[in-house]
Amino acid sequence: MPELPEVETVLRGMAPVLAGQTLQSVAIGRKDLRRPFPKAFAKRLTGCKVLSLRRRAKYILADLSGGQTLVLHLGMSGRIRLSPRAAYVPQPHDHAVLFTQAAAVAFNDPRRFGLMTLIETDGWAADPLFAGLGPEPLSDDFTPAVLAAALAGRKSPVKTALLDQSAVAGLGNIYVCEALFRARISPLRPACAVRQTKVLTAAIKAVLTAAIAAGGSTLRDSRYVQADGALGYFQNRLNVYDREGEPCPRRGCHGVVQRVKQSGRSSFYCPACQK
DNA sequence: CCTTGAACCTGCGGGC
DNA sequence: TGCCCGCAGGTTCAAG
Repeated sequence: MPELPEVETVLRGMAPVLAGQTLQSVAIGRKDLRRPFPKAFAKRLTGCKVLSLRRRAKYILADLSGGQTLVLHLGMSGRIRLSPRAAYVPQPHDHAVLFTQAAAVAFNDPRRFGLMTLIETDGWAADPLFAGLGPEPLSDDFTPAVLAAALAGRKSPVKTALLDQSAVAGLGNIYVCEALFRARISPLRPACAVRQTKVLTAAIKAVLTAAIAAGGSTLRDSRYVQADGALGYFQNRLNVYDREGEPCPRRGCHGVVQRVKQSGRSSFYCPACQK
C-alpha cells in the first residue's frame, strides 16, 4: 500500500491517537524488520511523550520528549492497526505494539521490508535515511526547474528516474505510472529527453493530491479509524495501473493499456497517447 | 557518477 | 483439490 498518499493517510490516522500521549508500554515481537530494532528499543520508548507526528517521503516521524524521534517505514506490506487498548488482540506479524493509556498502535508487516528506528531529533534531516531524499513533491520546493535538473543527464527511462527517491521523494510504482499517464509521457522515454517538466510536475502533484483526498475520505467515513494504509477509494480511480489489456480511459483515445517490465518492475501505460 | 539486477520476506491468485 | 509459478505498493547493495 504504502506510497506517499497511503503513508500520509496512515499518518493522519495515527496522529490523533498518539499526539500528546505517553507511551506506557511497548511490545516488540522479534529482533528485526528490514534492519534490527535499536538496542533497548522498547525501554527507550517507554515513558516518552509523543510530541507530534509528521511525514517525510514515505517515512513517518514521531518526535518524542527527550530529544528522540521514532522513525517508521511501512515497506511493501506494512500496516498500522489501531484499537482501544483493552481491545487489542495480537495478530500474526504484529512486530511492534505501542500502548498509550487508551490505545494500542500495532505495526504489522508480513514481508518485513518495513523499518522502525530511533534517531536524534536535532539534525534528523542529516540522518542517512533522509540525507539523500529529493524534494517533497507537494511542497513549493518541487518545481519544474527542480524536476528538470533531476532528470538532466539521466539516460535511464523517466519511469525509473521518478522511482529514484533522490529525484523526487515519495513516489512509488503506482503513482509514477499514473502521473506519467496524466502527463501523456511514455514511461520508456529517456529521462533526459523529457521536455514537459511543467506538465509532469503538475501531474505528479495532482495525482498525489487526489489520492490523499481519497484516502482521507475513508478516514472521514469511519468512526473507527483504520490507519491501514489501504488504497482507500482511490484504487477505483487508477487509470492505468494494473489495467493491462483494458481500453485506455482517456476520452477519445482508442489505445489499450500495456504492461512492460522496467528494471524489474511493471509499468502500465497507453502507447497510443503517452509519447 | 550512472545503471541494472539481485536480495531481503510472506502471501495470494492463476494455471495446470 | 493441490501444487508450482509469478507477482506484489520499497529500499539497499554489489557489480558492470
